[in-house]
Amino acid sequence: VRYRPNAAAQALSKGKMNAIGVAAVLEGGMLNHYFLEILNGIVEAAVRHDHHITVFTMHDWEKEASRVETFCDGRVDGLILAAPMIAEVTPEHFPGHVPFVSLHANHPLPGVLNIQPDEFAGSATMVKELIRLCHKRILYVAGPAHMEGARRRLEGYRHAMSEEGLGGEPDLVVEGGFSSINGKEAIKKWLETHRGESLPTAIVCANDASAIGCQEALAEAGILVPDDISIAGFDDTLASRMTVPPLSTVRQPIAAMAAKAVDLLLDPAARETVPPEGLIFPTEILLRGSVAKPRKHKVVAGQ
Amino acid sequence: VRYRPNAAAQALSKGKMNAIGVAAVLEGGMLNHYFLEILNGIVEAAVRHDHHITVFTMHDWEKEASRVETFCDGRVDGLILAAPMIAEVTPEHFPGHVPFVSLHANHPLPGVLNIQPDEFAGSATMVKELIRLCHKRILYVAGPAHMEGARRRLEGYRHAMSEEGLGGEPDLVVEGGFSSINGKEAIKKWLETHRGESLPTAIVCANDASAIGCQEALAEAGILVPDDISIAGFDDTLASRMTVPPLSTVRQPIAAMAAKAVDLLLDPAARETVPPEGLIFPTEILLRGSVAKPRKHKVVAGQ
DNA sequence: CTGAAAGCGCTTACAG
DNA sequence: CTGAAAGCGCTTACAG
Repeated sequence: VRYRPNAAAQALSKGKMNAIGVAAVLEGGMLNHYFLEILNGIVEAAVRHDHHITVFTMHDWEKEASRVETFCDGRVDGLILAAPMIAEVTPEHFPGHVPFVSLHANHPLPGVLNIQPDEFAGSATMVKELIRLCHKRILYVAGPAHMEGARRRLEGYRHAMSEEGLGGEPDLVVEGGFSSINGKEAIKKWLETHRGESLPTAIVCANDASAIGCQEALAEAGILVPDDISIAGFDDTLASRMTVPPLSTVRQPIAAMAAKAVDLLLDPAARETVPPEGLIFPTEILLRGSVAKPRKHKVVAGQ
Repeated sequence: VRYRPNAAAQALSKGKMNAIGVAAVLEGGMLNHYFLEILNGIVEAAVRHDHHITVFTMHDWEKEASRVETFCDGRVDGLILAAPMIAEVTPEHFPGHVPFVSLHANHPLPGVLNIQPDEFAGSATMVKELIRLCHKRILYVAGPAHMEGARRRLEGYRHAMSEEGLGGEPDLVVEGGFSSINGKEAIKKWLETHRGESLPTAIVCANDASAIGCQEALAEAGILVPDDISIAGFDDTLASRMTVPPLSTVRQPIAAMAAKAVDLLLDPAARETVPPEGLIFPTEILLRGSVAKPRKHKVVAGQ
């Protein structure tokens, strides 16, 4: 039988575990696709640094923030927070002896480096692309109002519209959410309250899941994508490539962001060179089958 | 500053880490949805046992099987293998000092307890449901021939068909694969080689991704689901609920399977009571919008 | 260059 | 019942 060095003993002796932790909040008790892609990127980067990954999950950030401290009991050399962090966090939750990096934090955390995509620009650019294709009436299905990221996406839409002189029209921004149910309900409600009026030529949603829900609602109402209406999401999740037609969306460079998070975590010197407000990564517009030039004016069917 | 017990020291002293490992092979370099759901189930169960989860990934089972040994260096108290295990594995890769459980292994591993869904029965039951709805000509798009699971699904179809006296007809089983491209190509090819002949009334695919590819090919050919043809997948991935119409599929009790894997890993006594061939969990048929009674006979369009 | 010793931070069996 | 010691399995600084 071969000799097999014991990891716990090595860790104790060397003072490092060669492992990094990833803490996520489960929304609705489930890990989501966005987290899956982040995890994938982190794992890839960690393997390059010869580090293992330990996954910590929380159900409710407000109630369990104190658990973060227990993750820092020496079993990881650093922690990536891949959680929206809806609640404000007090620094006491973050022990000083472990490096932290947050990925796409909702609120910037005191003393924690944050990495996020440029949601404002991504959203604004998508809207401008649609306008370039001659869309003028563009409905926006917003995300959860209490989330910073959703707010930035909405602001991107508003900015692009008003810059092109298309703002103004009421009822062109509706409340939605980040789930497909939210998107579906939002569209069904809009269609009900706007019977006999003309349909917008495009819909932009705060994320892919919401856009997929919209597509469902449109399909049920007999409205064809992209013939009657164009639709776009945000995130480029795997699901966006699996709808028919495939969903146009805004891609975040998740692998690059995750790799950077790992690099910063493992190299204290690199952390010094990052501005305190964190790193913002550019996004990329992906136009797919769900977007076309507006073809015909369509009126919302009556009862 | 508070006292914070060091996990490495505790582990060294007590001889256990309070952590379990999950090893997965990345297909195409990416964690997939199926793995996400498994991971989610494992995390839930592990939290109940107050254990953490460490994720190990491999790109190629054949080349990296030896790495399994390095996962067993004392950093985990047990290892769940969530990998298809395409290659035959020799027992030397599995150190005796760490408990193993495999989830849905392609080949049973010597001395490793395996947990899997009843793919044969799931597939057979779905086919019988279609037959009950008066479908008689049911096309089967098979998965990768070298995978045990795909073979069992195909056998389930064959068994159900022949039991209902519907076997016989040639060209009703086509080669496919587990990706949406595979499904799409399979259908396009079938349609091309069967011009002018009558369309089957239903298609059963080896998994959801393949079925989604089929739906795309059908949509491009102007064949309506479920009006012209019904279609069913297998796995109940998130994507299956996001197609239009939503895909009928066979659900595996992934959370229950993952929980059982964790329980067995952590309780040696429980392991003794399991038969050496492992545990087989029942599946559930989900009939959604993609399946209907056959309505009209449709002929494959010519050139 | 080699080998014995100290120390990492805990837990637990043992002596007082 | 309390407190000092041994031991978990490594690494590394130090003595020979």
